[in-house]
Order: sequence, then structure tokens, then C-alpha cells
Amino acid sequence: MASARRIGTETSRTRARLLEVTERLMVEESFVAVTSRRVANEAGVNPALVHYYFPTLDDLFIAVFRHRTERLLQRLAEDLQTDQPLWAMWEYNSDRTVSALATEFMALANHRKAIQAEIAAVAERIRAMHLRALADTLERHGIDTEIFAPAAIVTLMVAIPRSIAIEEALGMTAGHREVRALVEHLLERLEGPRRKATKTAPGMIR
Amino acid sequence: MASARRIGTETSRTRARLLEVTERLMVEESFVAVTSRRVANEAGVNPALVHYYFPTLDDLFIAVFRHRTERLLQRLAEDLQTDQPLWAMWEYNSDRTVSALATEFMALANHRKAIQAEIAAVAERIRAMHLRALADTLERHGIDTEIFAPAAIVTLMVAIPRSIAIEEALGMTAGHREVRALVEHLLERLEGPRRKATKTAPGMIR
DNA sequence: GTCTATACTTCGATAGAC
DNA sequence: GTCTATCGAAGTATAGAC
Repeated sequence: MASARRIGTETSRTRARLLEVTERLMVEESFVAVTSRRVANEAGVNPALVHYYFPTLDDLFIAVFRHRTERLLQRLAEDLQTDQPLWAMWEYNSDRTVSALATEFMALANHRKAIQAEIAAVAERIRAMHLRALADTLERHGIDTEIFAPAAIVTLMVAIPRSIAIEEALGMTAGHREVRALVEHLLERLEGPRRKATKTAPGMIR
Repeated sequence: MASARRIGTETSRTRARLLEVTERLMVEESFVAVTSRRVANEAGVNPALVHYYFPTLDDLFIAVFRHRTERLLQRLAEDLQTDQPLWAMWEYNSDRTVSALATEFMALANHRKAIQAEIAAVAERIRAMHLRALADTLERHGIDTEIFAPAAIVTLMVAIPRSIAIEEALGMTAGHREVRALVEHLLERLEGPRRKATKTAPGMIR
């Protein structure tokens, strides 16, 4: 019997609030801002309570990651089951909250190895989902998949909006409008104009 | 008279060593690993000495940034003065040390506002250099600059290798080879095969 | 479920001796 | 130029009262 330490239930409202606060801190500031004291203050509770629900900070970070990931994977799976998977990827990854969180978690993984494996696994899983949704799309549109390999397209649909988001957070703007115009021009040529009412999610870049 | 605190000279060998160690820590671990104690240990000196050369950690980070930036801007300026500026941008940004440092400094800027302005300014300056070098290249090659705007191309030449570098640090590999092949195929069509002996700098990704 | 109290660690920074 | 010594702040984490 190692430890009889108590841990709060997963359905607690307070626990949910701690997750919210942590995620917000990561998006608005950085993962460095996430400390048990800071999270507790923002949530209006005592610091010790953070450790009651999440024994270590790694536990807290991983809980936030899983909580977010579940919702996102679900939404993404639905989005990809249309005839415009490329448009869906592009919009999904252009969501400001999505890209900001992804960036912070990747930076976090650089110095918390316990988290690295989990993040990489989910990222690869998302990439696989993307690839599957794109499997026949390119051939159907008569693309030379020798050069424009599906794996390359998928990687670009993530890489481009993520880099742009990072630069925007820094206050840079040069070239962003032009890149978006270029990509969307190509998407239109491939999949036609974006149909579906783009319910601009909160956190959308523009 | 606010403070008569002493500060070490800029030509000191110890100071240079502290800069080296800090940069290495940022590349190999993360900016979070940079503490006065850690830097001092790695450099084999006393922690107080770090504060002798760099009164605050912000001073240290900014010194590293400027030191690196000077060398890189110089190298970049030379590289761009050829007839293969796109190839030069691509290789420059594919340098592992360059992209890792850029990423860390951007993450650092997220929670040290004193540093944000300086980083953004240099980043915009580099982008402007890129743009200038590319000004006539695209038209000369008969590219439709209405769609393939120079600003978009430049942004992509930075965004793509940087995102790939971040993913690689995480242990991801999917799609990277294919993206490189695609981009380099397009670069060949535009500027011909890469000439110049690519003196693969230390830190090059592959 | 929440808080008080507290142990322990690490960090940034400074004064002053050598 | 470098080190010893030290302060105060902030961090993680735990035990135990309520």
C-alpha cells in the first residue's frame, strides 16, 4: 500500500473549473503560468485543493489535454465525413484555441517527458484520421499523388495554420493574409467553394 | 543615483561561455531550463556570476537573442544574394538550431513581455529581407504573383520547416519526408537543382 | 469537499569579502 | 572577476482539522 491519499471525483464541478482555468491560462498566457497557486486563485479556491484533484501538476496537464482532445477528436471526426475534408482540416487547424493549445502542449512536452508520449500519440492519431479522410479525395480530383503525396498535404494543413497562429501571438502579421488567400484558392480549385455554414467557432482566428 | 551595481565587460570569455550554455540549454531542453543556477553549473562558475554579467534573466535572454541574431542575419544576407533565394530560405529555415531557437524564443515571449517586442521586430526584419530577395525572382520565372503572392511564399518558407522541426522534437515523423520532397520538387522547377555546395551546417535537420 | 498549516525545494537577486 | 552568504518570494506537495 503505497499511498492512501484521497483524490477527488471526476464529476466534481470544482474539478471542472480547475480544468477550465488551466486551459484558459495556457491559451492566454503560457503553460509557465500554470502553478497550483495561480490556478487556485483564478478558480477562487485554496491551492491545496488543486492537489486534492490532481496530485501532481503532470496529472493536471494530462487531464486538460485529455479533456480537450476528446471533444476535438469527436468534432474532427464529424467534420471529415463530408466531401470537403481538406476544407475541414484547414478550418479545424485555423481555430485559435486549437492551435494555441497544441503549441503550448508541444512546448510543455519539451521539458516534461511524462507528457511527451501522450501528446505525440494523439497527434499521430489525428494525422492518421486526416490521412484516411483524404485517401481517395486526391485521386478523385485527378491530383498527381506522386508529387502531391496525401501525407504531405495533410502535414501542410496542420503546419501552415499553426505557424501563422504562433506568429500572430507574437504580433506579426506579414504574409498571413496572402498565405490564407493562396491556400483557400487551391482548396476551391480542388473541393469547390466551402459550403456548410462555417459556424465560426469561438476562438477562430478571423 | 539608483544603483552602483557592477556589470561585467562584453568581451569577457566567461560571459561568452554563459551565452553559449544558455543557447545550448534552450536548444536541447527548453527555455524553462534556463535558470541562473543551472547556467552557472553548466558553465562551471558560481550562480552569482551570472547576475554579475546579466543583472536579470531578461538581460541574459536578450543577449543570447542578439548574439545569435547578428550571426544569422549576416549569413542570411549573403545566402540571399544568389540566383537561388528560395533554396537559400528553405535551407536556412531547415537548420535545426535556427528553428529550435526561434520556437523557444517565441514561447518565451509569451510570458516575458519585455522580450516580445524585440523578437517580433527581428522576425519582421528577416521577413522583409526575404521579401526583397524574392521581389523579382517570381516574376522572372513567370509565376502568377496574383495567386502566388511573394509574401505568401516567404511565409511558407518559414512556416513549413518550423512546424516540421517542432513535430520532430516531439518524436513525430509522419508526412515530413513527403513535404520536403514536394517543396524541393517545386523549388527545382522554379530555380533549378540546388547548386552551391550545401555546407550542411551543424544542426541541419537531415 | 475544503481549508489551515507547514515542510521542503528552488529560484532571482543582492551585499560584500576576497 | 569571482565567490560566500543570505534574503525573500514562489513553487510542489502533504498531513490533518473542519
